[in-house]
Amino acid sequence: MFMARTCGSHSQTTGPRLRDVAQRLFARHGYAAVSMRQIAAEVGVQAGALYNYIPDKQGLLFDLMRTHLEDLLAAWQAEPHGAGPLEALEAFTRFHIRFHLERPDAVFIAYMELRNLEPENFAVIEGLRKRYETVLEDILSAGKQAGVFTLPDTKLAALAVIAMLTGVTTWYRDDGRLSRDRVARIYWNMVRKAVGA
Amino acid sequence: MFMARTCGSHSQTTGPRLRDVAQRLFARHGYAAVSMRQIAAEVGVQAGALYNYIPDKQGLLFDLMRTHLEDLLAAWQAEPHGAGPLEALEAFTRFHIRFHLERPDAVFIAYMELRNLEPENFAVIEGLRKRYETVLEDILSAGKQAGVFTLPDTKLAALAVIAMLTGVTTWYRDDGRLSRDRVARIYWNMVRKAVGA
DNA sequence: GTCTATACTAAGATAGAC
DNA sequence: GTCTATCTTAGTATAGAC
Repeated sequence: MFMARTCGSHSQTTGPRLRDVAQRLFARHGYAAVSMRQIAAEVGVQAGALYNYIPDKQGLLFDLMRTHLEDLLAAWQAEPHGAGPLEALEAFTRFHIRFHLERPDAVFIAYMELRNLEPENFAVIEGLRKRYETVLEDILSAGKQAGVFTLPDTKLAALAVIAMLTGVTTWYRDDGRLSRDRVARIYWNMVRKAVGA
Repeated sequence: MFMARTCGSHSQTTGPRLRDVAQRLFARHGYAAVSMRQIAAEVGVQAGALYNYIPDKQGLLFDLMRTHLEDLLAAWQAEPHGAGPLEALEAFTRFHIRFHLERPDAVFIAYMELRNLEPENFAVIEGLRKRYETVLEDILSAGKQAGVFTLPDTKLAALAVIAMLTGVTTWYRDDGRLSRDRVARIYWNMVRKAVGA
């Protein structure tokens, strides 16, 4: 019977660990401020070994952002929406807060590192972001037509609501005075009133 | 009569230009991604010459952020507030949008580069940010006590409103379909309803 | 798949001439 | 006050041994 070498294969763990570590470091210090050597050190390998899993540093960033946004869109598709626009808006509000509070690092990167994407990669990420904005815009638009929302401008309302909800990630702490559910309830109260429902 | 040398003194222009250039480059590419040589090239001097005006790169970033936030607080002090809480909230909403749209680069840096501040500098900047949040919180608090606002949570409402208003800077374009005034009016409509006024 | 070693480039900051 | 030149450190990425 053999014992595995100390320096043997770790292909089943190094790949995921690399992404986990990079996500945390990019969120904390910024993409440009984090070196491949730092990432490698936290993963527990030498810098050269990382290139068995990624094409380059830019590819790593792009992969993290694309995965996050695709997860976001897929999760909303899987979320039970209510019947009418008011129920759908409440579902969206609670979903957005919950989803974003569960992945603060991925959210941070998706909003802060757009500048560091090369043009082709930027176009892909922007497309995914637009698709998510459209989800909310469609809800608001349907509600306005049905006469349950009063909105001066549907497009701006969508942007305003998303900005307001995403802002939660900048201050929320798990050991703070409010639970996630309580925060979601308070924000839903403000969103509902803002759209005139 | 003398003609100034081509390589003569520019002390009255290089200092301000350095800050202008750095602000634009930091906003566009991020603090960590911009080199002193890039900045120097755009200013039109060699890298070494920059150190006649700044202690180091970190000091430059800190100076830009502190100046921006001090300008913000001073500008609000100079702004005519209305009599009651409702008028004050409208004044704050319009002021915040106007002030932020006038300085997109400074705003971007103040929100995105907090991670790149050294601890002592970070503490100063956070203090200034808190002071500005408190401005809005006090308005909301006064309005709630006077019975003109209906708010589930004053603190969260302040954070929500600021996030919503600041979000304008991420999508507004001068050649877009809406003027700044029109945007401010639409946002004031939503803010007013959100606080139950 | 990971290591060691390294090629190559560029960074922040300083010294001394003019 | 700016330039040229340079010190020192560190970055991304690759080559070849194991």
